[in-house]
Amino acid sequence: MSESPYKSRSSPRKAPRQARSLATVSVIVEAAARILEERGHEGFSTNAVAEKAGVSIGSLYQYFPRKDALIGALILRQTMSLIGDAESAAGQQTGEEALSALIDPCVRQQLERPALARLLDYEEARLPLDAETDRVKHRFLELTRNTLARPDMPPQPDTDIAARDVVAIIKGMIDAAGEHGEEDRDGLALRVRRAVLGYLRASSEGG
Amino acid sequence: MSESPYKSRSSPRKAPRQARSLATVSVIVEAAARILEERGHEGFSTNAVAEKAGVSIGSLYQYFPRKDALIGALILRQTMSLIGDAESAAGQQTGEEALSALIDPCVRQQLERPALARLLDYEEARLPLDAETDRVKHRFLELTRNTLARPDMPPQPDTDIAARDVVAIIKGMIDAAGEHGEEDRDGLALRVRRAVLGYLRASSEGG
Amino acid sequence: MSESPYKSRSSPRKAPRQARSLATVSVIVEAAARILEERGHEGFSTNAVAEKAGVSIGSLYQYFPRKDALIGALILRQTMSLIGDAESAAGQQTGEEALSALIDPCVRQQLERPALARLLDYEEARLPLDAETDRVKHRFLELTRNTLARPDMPPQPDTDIAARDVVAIIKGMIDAAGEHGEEDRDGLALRVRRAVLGYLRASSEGG
Amino acid sequence: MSESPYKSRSSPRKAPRQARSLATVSVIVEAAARILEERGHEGFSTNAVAEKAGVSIGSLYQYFPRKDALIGALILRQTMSLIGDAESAAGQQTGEEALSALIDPCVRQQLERPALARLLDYEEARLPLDAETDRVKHRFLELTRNTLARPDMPPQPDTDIAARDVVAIIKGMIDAAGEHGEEDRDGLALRVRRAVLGYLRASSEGG
DNA sequence: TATGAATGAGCGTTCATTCAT
DNA sequence: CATGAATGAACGCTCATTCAT
Repeated sequence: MSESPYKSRSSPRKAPRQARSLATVSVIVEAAARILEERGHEGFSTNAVAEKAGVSIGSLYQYFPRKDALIGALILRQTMSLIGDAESAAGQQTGEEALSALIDPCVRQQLERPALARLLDYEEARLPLDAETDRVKHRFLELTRNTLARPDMPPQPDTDIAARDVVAIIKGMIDAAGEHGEEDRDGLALRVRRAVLGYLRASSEGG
Repeated sequence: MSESPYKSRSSPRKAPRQARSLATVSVIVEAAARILEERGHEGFSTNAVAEKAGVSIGSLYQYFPRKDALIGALILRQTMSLIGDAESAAGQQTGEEALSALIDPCVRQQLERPALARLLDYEEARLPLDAETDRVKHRFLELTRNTLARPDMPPQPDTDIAARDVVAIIKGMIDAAGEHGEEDRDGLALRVRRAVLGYLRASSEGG
Repeated sequence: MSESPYKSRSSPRKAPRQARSLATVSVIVEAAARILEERGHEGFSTNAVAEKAGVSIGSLYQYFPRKDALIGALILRQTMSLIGDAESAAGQQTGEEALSALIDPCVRQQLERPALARLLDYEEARLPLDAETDRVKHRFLELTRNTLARPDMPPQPDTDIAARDVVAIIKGMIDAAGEHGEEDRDGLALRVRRAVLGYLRASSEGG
Repeated sequence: MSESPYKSRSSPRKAPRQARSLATVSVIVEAAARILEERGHEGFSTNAVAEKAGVSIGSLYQYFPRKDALIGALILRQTMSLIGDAESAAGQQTGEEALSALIDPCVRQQLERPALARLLDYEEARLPLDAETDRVKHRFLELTRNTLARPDMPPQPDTDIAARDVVAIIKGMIDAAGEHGEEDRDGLALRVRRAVLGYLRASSEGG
């Protein structure tokens, strides 16, 4: 019955074919980010985003078939940016350096746009994610697992659980820092490393 | 004709004076909790709450002058319930036992109604809180600080920061557990204890 | 999962409990009729109806949960008015008088508000009808069948088909009359009677 | 700078001069027919038609300056096809054969694409028609009048009224048949003939 | 006090139409 | 001629809130 195969609910409606379109998409996504930061979930309306982006509401809907698709694109953008940096973890010499390579991008992204990070966190839990976004998020977990499995890291009874806990600790700490308006990236990164390593050691000893 | 002094934006419009009123308020708050759990933020409307509570929308507005006041009351209820349990930390023999007395109620509340806990977390960040709620939340931080300051706990360079970090770690881990549908309270509580103690030790050593 | 049993798609959302409500419903339905007449299908918007009725758009939606429900109510109103008059067919002495008792109300209703009648005709075909409306419409067919089955009427090979054809002839002729702006009710009624009787005789002879 | 004379509102913007254009117009009109059949009035959008026709929306607007022009062209196409067949009525030997030559094409067209026929019927009443379409429609009435005026047909007191009534009867009966999903063309044609002849006889006798 | 009818700003979304490329 | 990105008026509809009863 359907005329065209369905795409995932949060993916753009059409692949932009012209340079102009690409620019428009980009402008809209950034406008969405700003509206979310400035007005929160309640003030996040498609009309507000279109206005801030300087495009008509019709244009917005040419690229994002539903309001949620906007958020989906934003999540994808942020997650990919995170992963782009975190990939360097794999190439680090020591386990601790690899851990830093995971933590530092999280800290950076959180402290750069704390309100945005927090709101997207909430949306990620609410929305059915893109296949693409899902893949990228799993990649982060995989990088974490690989890091924990290094020979110079405290051996874990269950790497999967440990990886999830580590991600949860990182997320919890940087979220709280963002809420408190913390700005000292190095200090925060240091404390997160301590928490993660402390957890790994304690978990390794079974204490 | 005289104006009564304004209360904080999220507090109930009137203090219920009669038993019947108290019961009504209670019913409404629980209805709000259920709507939030069952339909999420999007489905949370004052009309839906009133219907679920079995009162008219007019009555709801007698006790909660704004939609946000409903959420405020819900947050207060949950936070007070948490604190009620956590107060026992002060009376524990050892630091570790005190830590458990803080962590266990958090785990319990999260795993009992994970969806509710997560949504209220988001609201807490968004809403200007009650003076009362603020007080109760600070009390939890104080209990944490006191616990960290016990002589049998690893001494911290900055107790305030450590307390905030500990709370962040707890929150991050139980939130993630709630999202993953974890149900093993004891296992979760154990891992949270390890993370917190690991952090405290690492932080103490300055490592 | 669902909180309340679904009603038919075109039925009012709530049964009006107060006198005021009843009046409001009535006013809205008549406003819908007028908008349909004056602006046709294209100009028939819920906002236009609300404005013409002198109520807010919110009130309209309290009684009619969907745009289509408005049309459904209108169809029901017109059909019931028709049936109310046509019921007298059953009590007529002769078959021809009974036929007149069926045809005359159709002619009257069509020439009174020809544009409305035509548009509702179209809507009836498009919309899934109320159970109630369906019942009323079948009643008209039944009255027709009973009339054709009278002993002083030309006997038909298939009463069901004959009844449907008779209704189709009536509808076709009064629609055309409405479109042509015809105003002579008696002349039209006479011609419709001729057509119906002519058909019945020809069909009876098998000619 | 000189203004070209306006054409009727529903006529194509330009007369296609080349074979390719003609083919494009044809493809678009048929696409319009299919969209109308498959999705009804509500789903009938210019973008949908363009997509189904495999042309860009811009091209569609080159040939049809307004949405209504599309419908106008469709009506003209169907009406001309009808007339093409009905012209043979003039050459029939007997009046009854001539009547069949009028009725049969109507039955055929209705039962071939009943949904389309019904929707176009509605549009014909709504739209200001082409001069061309008007001419073709009057030709059908003229053919009918000529047939009724044949010496072997029952003489009518008013040929114009009789012709209009006959057309109305035909339309009413085939519309109803289309709605009921009737598929027996011969049976339907027979019943329509009976109705028309029955009417003519009754009208002739003044009964 | 309790009720629920009434309000209306504002939301998400569509689609006829234009025009730069 | 053809394309399709862009426009924006206008639609259907929701829901927080008020107030006459």
